[in-house]
Amino acid sequence: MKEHHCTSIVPLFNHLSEEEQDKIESLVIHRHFNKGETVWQPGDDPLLIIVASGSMKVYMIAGNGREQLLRLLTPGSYEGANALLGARAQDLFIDTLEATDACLLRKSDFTALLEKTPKLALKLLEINAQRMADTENQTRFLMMERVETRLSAYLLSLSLLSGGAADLEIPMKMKDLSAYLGTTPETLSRKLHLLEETNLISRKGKKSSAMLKLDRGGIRI
Amino acid sequence: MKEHHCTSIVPLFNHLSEEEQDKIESLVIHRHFNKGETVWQPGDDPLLIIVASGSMKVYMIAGNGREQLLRLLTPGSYEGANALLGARAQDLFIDTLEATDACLLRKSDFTALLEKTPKLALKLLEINAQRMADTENQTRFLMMERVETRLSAYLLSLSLLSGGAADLEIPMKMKDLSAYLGTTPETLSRKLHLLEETNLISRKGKKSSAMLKLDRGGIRI
DNA sequence: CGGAGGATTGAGGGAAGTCAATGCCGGTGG
DNA sequence: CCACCGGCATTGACTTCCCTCAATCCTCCG
Repeated sequence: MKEHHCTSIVPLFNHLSEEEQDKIESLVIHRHFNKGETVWQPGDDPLLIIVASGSMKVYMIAGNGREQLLRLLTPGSYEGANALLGARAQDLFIDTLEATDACLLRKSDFTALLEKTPKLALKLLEINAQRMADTENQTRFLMMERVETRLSAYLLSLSLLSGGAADLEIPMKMKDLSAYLGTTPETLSRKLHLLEETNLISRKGKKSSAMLKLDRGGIRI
Repeated sequence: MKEHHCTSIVPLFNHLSEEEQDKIESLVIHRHFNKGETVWQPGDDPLLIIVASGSMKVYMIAGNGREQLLRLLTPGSYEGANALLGARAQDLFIDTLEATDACLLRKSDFTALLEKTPKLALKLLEINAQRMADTENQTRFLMMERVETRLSAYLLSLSLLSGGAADLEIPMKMKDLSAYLGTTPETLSRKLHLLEETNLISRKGKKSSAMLKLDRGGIRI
């Protein structure tokens, strides 16, 4: 079995010296998760979770039972630093979306690391600052705009992430996308249909995660 | 003129030694703002803004022109750390709500401080983690629940902040509260009226910031 | 081939936003 | 000191978006 080395792929760690990385690697617990497993839920011990391969979704559950998808974790991203730093419980759930390898770091090990490695604290601050800004933008966005606008912006950002490609594949199920956009599968379906009718996109109706194409040079929001 | 000493009232700094605090104090720019002034807006230089007395509102402006109030800054809270740490622009605006004294810290001074004071980085991480968790909770809340629920929860949290008091005063104009709750003044007005009709609250129709009372042992959400 | 979960489509209703008019308070200037 | 003005709050009527419920279709997989 090929060992995955989390430290080298995580922006949080990969700027450290090889020696330091080795030390972290020795503290880390490697685990494999199957598709659809719950990696973390409220009540579990605080844990730094680093995705080595595969993907996870981080979501909350609201009073009415609907889930709000907060973000996807792809290889190199992590979750749980906040809880490790003493933030109040957040009622977060983390599930895998596919077979996933992850590295886990215990709270005690993590805090010890932080105290011994000032560089790490600075890096973490930097990453957190960006994440904070993104979250705030997401908040504004979800709050203020209509579903259609949110969807368009999402597609556009997806396209930008892949270097402005016109063809793109939605990296999750429609059900999850609707949760991410703060709406329902039904509404999402309708809105996609609408964008299609307006010739703004065309869909290669594939399996679950649809392949689609931004027509006419993309989407205006 | 009485000098305000920001460092001693800010959780971010007040755990440091007196010597360290004095040093920070020497770097800080003290400024007074009048009511309704804009303290910071997109395009301005990154700045750490610490509120010594008075209050400010931090908000964003959405595509449709409506503003989303993100949080209020009261004495001891600060804003701008993210931008100082290199986070992408956020299109934040910061206005004073009343006459306000603030301490400003330049980006260069701030980063120098951070590098020289590891304790500070850790503290900042801790505070940021909590703030991050709060923001995430706010996201979920704004997204998922109805205006009436958001309002009730807000009133309840306000009451809890003042030690469970039944009488409370809303610390901002209705217009701002509606932006904070992600709705419009009209809807807010209607919802307050509704809570009143149900005998859940009673209002001492004061001036702008209303005084109100939670009846029947409070609000159920 | 059949089942299950996801996606789609349709019908209907409800929550909240918009537009517009009026009322209220507080501040300003004569 | 009082009258006027301006911003904010309130109320009403209407509209719109999107959620809910329910049925059907599709796709993947055993």
